[in-house]
Amino acid sequence: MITLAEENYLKAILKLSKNSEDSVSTNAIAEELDTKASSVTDMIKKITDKQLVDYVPYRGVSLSKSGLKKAIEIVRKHRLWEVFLVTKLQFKWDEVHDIAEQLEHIKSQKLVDALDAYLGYPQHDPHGEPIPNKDGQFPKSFSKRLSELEKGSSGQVVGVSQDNQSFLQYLNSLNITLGASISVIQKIDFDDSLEITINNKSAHISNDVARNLLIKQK
Amino acid sequence: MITLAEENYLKAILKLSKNSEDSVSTNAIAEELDTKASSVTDMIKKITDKQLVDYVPYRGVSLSKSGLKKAIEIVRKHRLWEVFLVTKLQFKWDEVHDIAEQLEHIKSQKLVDALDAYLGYPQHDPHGEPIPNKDGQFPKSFSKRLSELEKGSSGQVVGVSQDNQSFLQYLNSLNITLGASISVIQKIDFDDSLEITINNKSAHISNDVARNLLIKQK
DNA sequence: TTATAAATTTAGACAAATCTAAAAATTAAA
DNA sequence: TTTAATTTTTAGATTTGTCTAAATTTATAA
Ligand SMILES: [Mn+2]
Ligand SMILES: [Mn+2]
Ligand SMILES: [Mn+2]
Ligand SMILES: [Mn+2]
Repeated sequence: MITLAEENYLKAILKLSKNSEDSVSTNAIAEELDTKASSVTDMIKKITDKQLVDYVPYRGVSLSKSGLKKAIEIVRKHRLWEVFLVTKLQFKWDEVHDIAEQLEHIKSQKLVDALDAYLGYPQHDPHGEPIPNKDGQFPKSFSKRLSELEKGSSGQVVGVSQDNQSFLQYLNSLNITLGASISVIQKIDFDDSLEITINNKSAHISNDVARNLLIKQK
Repeated sequence: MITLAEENYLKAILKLSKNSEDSVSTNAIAEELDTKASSVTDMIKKITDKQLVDYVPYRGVSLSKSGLKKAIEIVRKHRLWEVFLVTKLQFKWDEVHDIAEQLEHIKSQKLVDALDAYLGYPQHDPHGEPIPNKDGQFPKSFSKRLSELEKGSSGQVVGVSQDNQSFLQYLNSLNITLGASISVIQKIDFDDSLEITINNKSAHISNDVARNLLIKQK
């Protein structure tokens, strides 16, 4: 049996590893889960024993095949529940993440499948984040990070790569929603911040924000 | 903060106390939760410290006002989720209890309220069990236990007072569903079992089963 | 009313998950 | 290539929830 805490570690490791190959540092996991490095080391040993990760002391961890599968399942559940909350229960996109953090740990394969069907097999959650299918495959995406666009180019917001409440509420205050049109007016070298227009209204955003906005160009 | 284990103890105590006054024995709780009496004593001390129950050593526990409120909230969540699973996700009535045991611990008042509204403020769960409203009030019921009916009397099944899978699957095998018509043909004194008809087909059931079937007489 | 049985609590231990402080290993700097 | 800084691991504790075995209290029976 895999515990709730173990599931959260697997999810954190998946989030932190771009390529499922490369290994993740103890400190990075500690920061992601808001815990101490020593706690991370303890837990890594446990999930190593369960063969959920590969671990080389002082060198970091990476997900094993079964660990990756498990982590993707949790992400799938998290995002399906977010869709449920928004499309069926009328929650706002900035209200669903914390509840999904709880719901993602409910154990029932039949429930996940039934929920998926009930929602119409959605490919993206309310934040434009991709939902892996039953086999763990993510839908292909053709988006770029806003921070990577050239000056003068433009497109539509199709997703965010972070869905915590404070970030989403900041986006709300800028009227940045899924589907909004954004153009890059100016790139400031000094701090990599951007002058942009959102549906033709101008604004200035930090690189930190731009990095987490996914844009699809026409 | 109230933990998941504490919630389960409160729920068990509520279930075991007919009148919210009378106190529940350590052994009864241990049996209900499939744990040891010594574990129960340990936990009782913890929830006593949190003023969720009143406890007299060797004499048993009863729910305090706040403990009762909390216990009813959990029952409310459990039964609302059961309704969701059956009416929206097409689960059978014998498949929902175990999943609801998990879902009842999800913490979000807004979620419970939204779910309640989404389901149309149901008063009974898929097993005919009453769902307390937001204020903790249970809907009035006019049913009797089948075991209390006289020979010759009859009525319709409006609920069960137990919803574990094995019991419900046994009812399925007898074609006892909500709405089924039942008549008492004979009461056997020896073991209090009953000869009955279910939609005019005869069957023999134990007192243990009859006690958990709720009947509404015409 | 005393002895026996049953129920309950206490004592001591353990696994899970976490922490702080200290030691060890790795990386970066001089 | 040493030394210093950073990262990571280990040692030792703590909290929660559970267990077994033993002691205590209450209930029952002779
Ligand atoms: Mn989320
Ligand atoms: Mn999301
Ligand atoms: Mn149930
Ligand atoms: Mn039920």
